[in-house]
Amino acid sequence: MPTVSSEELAAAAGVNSAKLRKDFSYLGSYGTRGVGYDVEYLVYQISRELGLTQDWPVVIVGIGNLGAALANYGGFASRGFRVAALIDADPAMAGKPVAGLPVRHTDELESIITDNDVSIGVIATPAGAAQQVCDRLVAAGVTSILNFAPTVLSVPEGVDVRKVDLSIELQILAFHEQRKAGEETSPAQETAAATAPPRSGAGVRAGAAGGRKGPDGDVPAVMPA
Amino acid sequence: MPTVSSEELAAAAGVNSAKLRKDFSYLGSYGTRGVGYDVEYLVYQISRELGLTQDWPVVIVGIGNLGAALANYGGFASRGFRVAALIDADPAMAGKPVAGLPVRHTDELESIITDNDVSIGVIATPAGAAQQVCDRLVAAGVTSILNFAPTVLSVPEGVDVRKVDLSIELQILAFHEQRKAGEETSPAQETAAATAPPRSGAGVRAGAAGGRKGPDGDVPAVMPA
DNA sequence: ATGCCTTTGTGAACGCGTGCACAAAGATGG
DNA sequence: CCATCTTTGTGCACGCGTTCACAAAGGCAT
Repeated sequence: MPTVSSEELAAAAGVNSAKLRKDFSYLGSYGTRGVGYDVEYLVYQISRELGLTQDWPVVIVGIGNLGAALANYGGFASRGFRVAALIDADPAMAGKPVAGLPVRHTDELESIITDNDVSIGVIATPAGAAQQVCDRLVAAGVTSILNFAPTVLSVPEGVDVRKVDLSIELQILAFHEQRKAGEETSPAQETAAATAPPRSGAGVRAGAAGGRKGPDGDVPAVMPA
Repeated sequence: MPTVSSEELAAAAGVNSAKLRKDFSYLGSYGTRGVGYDVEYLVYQISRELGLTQDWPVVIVGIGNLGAALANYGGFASRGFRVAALIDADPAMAGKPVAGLPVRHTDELESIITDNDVSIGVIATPAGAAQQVCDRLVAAGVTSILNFAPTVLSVPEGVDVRKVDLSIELQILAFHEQRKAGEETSPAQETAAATAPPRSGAGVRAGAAGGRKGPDGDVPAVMPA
């Protein structure tokens, strides 16, 4: 029986072995003292807990470059996701095959959701269309949304939204890059005063940031991780 | 002079106002007691600290659906990023315009990096090509990499890598979705035993997970946020 | 069967980040 | 010029998650 110790796993993942064991114990997965964890059993338990053993039908709305990229992405199937339908508002796209699936028109959105019992939707539309698409998805019964459009979506209680902002990742890299570059010179503070604008003038609109539910734990309020 | 109080900002962002003030104080941004923060000055200070005031040339390697989507993404320019070049290994792509830029062949990678003083690279290639592209980018002087390919890249000390795995986001949604569904029924534990495989059989290879530098703070070792 | 060795599971301590609460500071009005 | 009011900046305490450290447990050799 192939096994792994928490120590091996911890080293491979770069985390503390005690934390790993404690996490596993929360999952109810039991290892064998003096031996470790049965690999196959462990994989199964984690997969099940994460929902990987279930089949999750998803729809992708907005079949531009990004939508097509997502439709072609191979990683979904292996993680238990099945692309139930591709939906686009452009009538010219309708019927056109993308990644082996015919693109369906937005008119069919509601029936597609209902017929396939879809609870997860992916929004890859332009920013302007995102909220409207979101509302329709939710109304049709979708309770989890992955949003690639650069907008904050407001959703009713009980619906989960995760926003993927491709430029935020780049910003975080640029932030660290700047740090690297700044280390051998002055502590940034100095150069600031030199180029800072006078503290006056017409401003940016403050406040008014859509109905988010609360802190999402990904990005601290001000500083990137 | 338009101003905002920490209280307003905190309410809009859904965070605690004290935390916000403390964060600002770390940045050295000074507000005015009894008034608040000068909006324009604050925006400028945060932008500067985050590196938004600098011009960051980036290259995108791998111009498939995803690469094209990134090239067309409008959010980059406004955050201080400039797409210096699009690079693809397919000779048939060379010269073809994508998002207004001619695609360059991989042969030119090194000279492009050097000539444009690029320090940030985006990898949108298939998994198989990613590590090789990564090595070439690093050798040419790139010190920050945004990786969309489903592989763990190993890089030398001093190079930052951020991995964007599109299916992980979906997995997190599915995880919460499962929780929602499971609440009104049994506590998962029960159903497990019924369908669990016997604790034996040929296993999955353990250990061996490339040279990551350390915990990255994004996703806990076991449980999604 | 007994003792030793390995690794788990977890109680307890430590450290860090968050939030509270308040003094200091500045604006504003009389 | 003084009193009052608002809002910042921050010391302090609380709580949570991580890590340490060790007893319990199981395997394995003799």
